[in-house]
Amino acid sequence: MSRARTRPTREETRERLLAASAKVFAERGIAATSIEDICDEAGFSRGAFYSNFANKDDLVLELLEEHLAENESEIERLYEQTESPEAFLLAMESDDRRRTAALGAYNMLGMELTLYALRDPANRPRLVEHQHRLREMNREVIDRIAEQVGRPHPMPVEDVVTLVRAFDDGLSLHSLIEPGVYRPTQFSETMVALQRLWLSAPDPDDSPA
Amino acid sequence: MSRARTRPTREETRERLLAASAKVFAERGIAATSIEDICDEAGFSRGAFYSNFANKDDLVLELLEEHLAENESEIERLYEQTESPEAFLLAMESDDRRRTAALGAYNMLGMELTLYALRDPANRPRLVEHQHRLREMNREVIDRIAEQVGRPHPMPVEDVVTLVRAFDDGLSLHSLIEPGVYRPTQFSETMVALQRLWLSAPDPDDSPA
DNA sequence: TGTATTCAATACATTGATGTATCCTGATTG
DNA sequence: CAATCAGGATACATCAATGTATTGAATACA
Repeated sequence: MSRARTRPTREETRERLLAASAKVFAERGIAATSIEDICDEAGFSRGAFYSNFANKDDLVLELLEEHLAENESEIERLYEQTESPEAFLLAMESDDRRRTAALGAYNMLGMELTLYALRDPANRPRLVEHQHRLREMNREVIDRIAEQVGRPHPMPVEDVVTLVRAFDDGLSLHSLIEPGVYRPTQFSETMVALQRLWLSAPDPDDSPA
Repeated sequence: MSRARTRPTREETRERLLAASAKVFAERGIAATSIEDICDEAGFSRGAFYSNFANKDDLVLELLEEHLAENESEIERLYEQTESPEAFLLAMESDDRRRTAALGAYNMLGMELTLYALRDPANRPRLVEHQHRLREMNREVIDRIAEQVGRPHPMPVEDVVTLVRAFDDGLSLHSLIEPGVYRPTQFSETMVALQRLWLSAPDPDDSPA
């Protein structure tokens, strides 16, 4: 039997370094953050860092992967609750609330990572893949709703997906610029309003040829 | 009478430094760019830089102001052509085309400057002011169209403004991630589609109490 | 309990960026 | 044309960050 550990596990060190980097990256920006900044925040020396990562790029790469994967699985989990449109909107609202609750830090980190990956030829493909996955999930939901209400979309589905995704990310960005200005439920409410508008419009199939 | 200048004017030097910084900032990011990078791109020594700017922050501040002002005046000019909805959409389309033509560099710079100003307490207010101006211009156009078609909006005007602005910026971001995927006219076309949807819906004022 | 190992801390060498002080050259003016 | 001035180039001192080599302590194991 061993005495209680006085030193953190290797995995724990990694995790703490990653978490610390997420925090300071969001605060100061990735490029403006030195390795020592990360270590200070995590309470380690640079020795610990270089024992766990090759360099800053290496850590950022891992943080990016972690961030995208987490984001995808969250949205996937959210979009699974789509047996009824009501359940879906409810889930989406709670997601909205989370978005605001976690402060801007999460979104800020996302932006930083995006811009960072954008100019790194190695990471760019992963970023594009992420977009495709989000689009696909969104498309599924939209199609499902269209089926349920038995109504075609007023514009090409791909355009609807683009609208929703861009609005989502754009709203995140604007929330960073002016925190507290937008309602926590602004995204879902706007989506509902658009859906209502769509449903209230006359069904083009009803019009005679 | 003086011989042809062999040395650039002071103003010219400033301009070239600013232009060079815009280019390399878009390429490599603001924080990752050294003053020397800017000077190399502009074809000057660091001496020229420090003779014109106090430091990098100073230059970024000026570049930010230039960028926001240019952006505002462009959109203002665009939104003035709103005698008829057709003229407006036409103008918007040409604006869309410009957006794509100028490559991603302009949008990339915009993102960089935004994130940069976001964490600078001194510049943040200017960024917020910019948002308000854009919102106001957008609101005017939307109101005008509502008047012309004599129809109230299906949701609060502020929400419509938020939708349009967020979609606009979100689409810019996505165009950075996947250049060439979206149509140059995607923004205006989507706006038109939404407007059509709105007009095709039954007027709530027509329904009896 | 003693020994080997693992992993973080420390020390150090190197590099790159910043800002300032000085110099040099092209422009301006009497 | 001489003298002065303006402004960009060069040289230098300082500082910060990186990465590596070495050390030391905690853990695992015989």
